[in-house]
Amino acid sequence: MSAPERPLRADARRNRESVLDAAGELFAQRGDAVQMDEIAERARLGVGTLYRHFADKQALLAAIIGRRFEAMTALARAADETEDPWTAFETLLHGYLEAAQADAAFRFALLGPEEPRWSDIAAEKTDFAEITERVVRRAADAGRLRADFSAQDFTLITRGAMANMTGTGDWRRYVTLLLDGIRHRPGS
Amino acid sequence: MSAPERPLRADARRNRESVLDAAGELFAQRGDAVQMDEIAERARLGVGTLYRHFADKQALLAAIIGRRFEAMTALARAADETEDPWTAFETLLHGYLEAAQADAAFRFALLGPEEPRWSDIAAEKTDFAEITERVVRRAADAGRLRADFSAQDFTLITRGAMANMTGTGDWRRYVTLLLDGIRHRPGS
DNA sequence: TAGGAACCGGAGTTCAGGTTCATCTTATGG
DNA sequence: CCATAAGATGAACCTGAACTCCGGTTCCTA
Repeated sequence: MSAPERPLRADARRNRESVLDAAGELFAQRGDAVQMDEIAERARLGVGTLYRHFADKQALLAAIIGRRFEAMTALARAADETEDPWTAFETLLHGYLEAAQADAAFRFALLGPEEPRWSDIAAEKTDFAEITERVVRRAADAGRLRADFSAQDFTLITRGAMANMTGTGDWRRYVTLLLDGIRHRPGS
Repeated sequence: MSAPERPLRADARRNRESVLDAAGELFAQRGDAVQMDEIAERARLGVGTLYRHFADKQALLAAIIGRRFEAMTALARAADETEDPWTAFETLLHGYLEAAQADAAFRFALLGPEEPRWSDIAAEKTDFAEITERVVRRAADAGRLRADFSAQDFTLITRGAMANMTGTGDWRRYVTLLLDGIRHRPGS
């Protein structure tokens, strides 16, 4: 399958890192609206160098989003290690949203019309889905989440929150509403 | 201020309508990704004619979104005429979302990063905000919505639902979760 | 029903931004 | 320390899509 794969030359490895760092920061701030030239400039490299390491803009973006999904997976794994099921769920939910808040590229990717491409890529490379599934199930089984709550519902509410991160909306308030429900119940 | 404003020539008026219809339909399907040439073709007109009636693509899009906001306002007004406060609220919420579901341009506009430009335009030209405010307040005062529910919360949940209309998410399920809350309450 | 203002059409222009490639530079193994 | 393959560079190129422009057409009024 794969060729002998001689390791990258030292400068190449360094430059690759620079590109990833620069792109990560810029994409996080402004999504895919950033231009390749900007990334090159911030990385103090020529555009050509970006293209030596990544086939095109999409590939670079994919690398960045992949990174984020890895971080999310670590987060989920950590949450899953919490013993209390509800705390585990809340930790995951808040950690996920906090991270999403800091990363516009991630949000746009998951909210944009090209989904579900990204989730599929994430599923191939990480266990995020499985771990989330487990965390959700634990909370539901423990009777702390409505019994029919599923991992898909996690995606649903997560998308909703992210949609309220651009502009003036207060997404924390939104999460509160979701957790409690907006309809008044005389009992309880 | 305004010039004598001779009325449009018959063909011009007709063509303007064609443009609006074509653009409305295409924008609704695919958001602002549609090209001016496509709109012209569907309207059976030259591109030049589009530009005679609308300064640029943004202006055309604004006209379309304005139309939608007018429809939304009519909807809100109708809901406000329902006597039961909860029914009024539900009618507005579902009507709004059903309409949003059918109009990608509207969704993208409200979810995109250029918000709150659109809401401001809407506020200038329609009473949507005021009427919604009233409907929400009525439901809250009647004790059918959590007491601290505000018109901003309407925007919040509405955005969340629209974010789940692209792709595979089931936004009706999402609304259910919001209305009921996802946390299990032993009491009630 | 003629004159002319208003309007239309769509090939061509412009421009922004992604991508290439001929040439120069540098790391590395011997 | 050299030879050389790997890597870097950025001006030039290409593409696609918004927009312009002017010769031809149509409506309207007197």
